Amino acid sequence: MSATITDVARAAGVSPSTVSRALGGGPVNDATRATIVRVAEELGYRPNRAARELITGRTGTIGLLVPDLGNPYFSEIIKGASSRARAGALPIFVSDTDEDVAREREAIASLRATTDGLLLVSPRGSDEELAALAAGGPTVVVNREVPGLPAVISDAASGIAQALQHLGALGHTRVAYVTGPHGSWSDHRRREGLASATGLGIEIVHVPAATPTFHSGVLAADLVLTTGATAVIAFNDLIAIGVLDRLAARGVRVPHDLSVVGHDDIAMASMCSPHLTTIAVPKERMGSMAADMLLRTLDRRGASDDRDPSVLLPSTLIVRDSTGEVKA
Amino acid sequence: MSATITDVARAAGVSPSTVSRALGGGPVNDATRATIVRVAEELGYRPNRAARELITGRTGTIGLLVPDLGNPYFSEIIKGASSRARAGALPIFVSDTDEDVAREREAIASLRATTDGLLLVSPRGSDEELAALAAGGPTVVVNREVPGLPAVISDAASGIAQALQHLGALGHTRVAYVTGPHGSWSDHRRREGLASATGLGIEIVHVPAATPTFHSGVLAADLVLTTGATAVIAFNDLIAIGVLDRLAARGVRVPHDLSVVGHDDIAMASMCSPHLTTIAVPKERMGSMAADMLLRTLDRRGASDDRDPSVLLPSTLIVRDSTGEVKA
DNA sequence: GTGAAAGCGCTAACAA
DNA sequence: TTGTTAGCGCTTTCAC
Repeated sequence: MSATITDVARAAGVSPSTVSRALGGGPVNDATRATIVRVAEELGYRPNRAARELITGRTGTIGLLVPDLGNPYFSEIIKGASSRARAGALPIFVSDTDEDVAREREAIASLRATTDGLLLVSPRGSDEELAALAAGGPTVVVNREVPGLPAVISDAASGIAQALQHLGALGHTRVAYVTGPHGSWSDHRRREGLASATGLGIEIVHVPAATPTFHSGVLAADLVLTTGATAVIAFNDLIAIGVLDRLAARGVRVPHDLSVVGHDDIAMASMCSPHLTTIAVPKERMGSMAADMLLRTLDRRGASDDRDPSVLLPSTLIVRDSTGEVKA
Repeated sequence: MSATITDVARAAGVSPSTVSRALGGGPVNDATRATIVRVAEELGYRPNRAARELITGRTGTIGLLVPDLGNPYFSEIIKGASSRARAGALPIFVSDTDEDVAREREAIASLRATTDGLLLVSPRGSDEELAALAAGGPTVVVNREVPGLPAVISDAASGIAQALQHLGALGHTRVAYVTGPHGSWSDHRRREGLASATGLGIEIVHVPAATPTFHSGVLAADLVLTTGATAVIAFNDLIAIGVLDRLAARGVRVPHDLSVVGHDDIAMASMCSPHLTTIAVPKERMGSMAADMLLRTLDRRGASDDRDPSVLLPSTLIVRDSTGEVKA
């Protein structure tokens, strides 16, 4: 067994409470503190988390829930959140929901028990349900807005507007939008962006995709070809890459015959062929910012109840090789 | 505050210890147990983890350390491990090391404190260092063997042999191997596999890659073209996809002019163009098997000390569109 | 089969 | 500034 606070106290010739104060930054004589710190070091003292948690009621960890750990989009958010959490010396619990609402509920409940606060990425549940689940403790939502909860989102409307302007400048007048999953908050926002970008003389046709995956993109590609659109904007890069794949198989040249725009700028977007023009969102920054908001909430727990406002991060169109001038 | 064991005891008219026994599977009168279970349910009783950990010394969680959360190869291992851990009702802590040895040490130490056992994926440290770190508690290593530790690895030699046979059958006699990072255990194994696959009349030339990434693959592609090889086997799919990208840029047709084989079969391998022939390893199964071994170790903690033997999982060549007959 | 009592390691009043 | 006391919620002897 490793050294306990009592061991340190005995070795330093003081009481356990003095050790606790010395190490915890309480009011202690400087000389005493120096001795205690040294002795603790020598003994290799590590405070027992469980004991501390039992009394303080705080676990000293935060939780992060994403729909799918395998999705590179979420990986980057995770990286951002982890590095921020690490900076705050808080271990972070990462879990995924398999894109499933029931698992989401379950995972939130389980994470609550082991953490002081939660980062919820792209949650699937309804606003009401989430509000209820969030009541269990400090919560920050990423990639979605839920009334009453602090959130970090990207500026979908601006990203979409940039893409449409880009396509407009290239002469496109009929653009297909391959949608996200039914009920997706992000998809809703992007549709709004599409609808509000008028005055460019671009007509939008919608093509459904059931899941935000490569396979849905493959499926969608054939549908897109029936619409007469000369360009496609996909809900995300994975779908766009699926579209690319199917187009290549059918002999449709990109961008010569059809332009393709993705969304998110995952790493794969610059590895596929042709390299994908896409609306980049600052994924890592979203993660770190969300973690930051959560940590700040925890710090002032109970102090003031001024909520963090939601944060809107900019989207940027990255032009690569999958978009080009419309051909006669 | 949620209900405590004392609340349940009072409500059920028994002592706390009886509640503890009833819920923990101890010897209790059936009727008593039934009442207690019902009351606990009604009160929404959730045992306090910290209190339990304080007395039992077990955290009820396991840890998983990977080099890079953003690497899809590791994502799948994580998925396998998580689902196994979930089945055992153990939360799992996932963390990454940024491919950095110092961070690895640090992360292991930090995870040790909060978990009952660790899953180490592709650790970078030396055998001695790992053995020392592993001494801190139950440990299972994935993707590498460390003397004295249970491990889960894939059958590199067999995978390489299959690839070489495949290429041989297509008429290739000079094959370039794009290596993994210096000091990588997996890379070492694959080189051994390459060296031992004699009798096929295939000559191997080595082309170095500093990191297992797309960019290293791009870099390596030009080198490969100087070797006179008609086929490439890459350390992993990411490198192979980098090679593909650079070859396309240089107008080298795959597989017409050059065949390319990857390793791992990450999702991206069937999304790139052309679809990548690759040596598939059962990533998810490796993760779940490793978690399984760890959980079993925890269960019999102290009981018998018969160690789990290491497990070797099969590799399988998946032939797609990036390999073809050698052209005159 | 059940209860009483002790204590895991720590922190937080409260005294001194 | 420091020590004493009490107790967080639970499991686990040890009696009964």
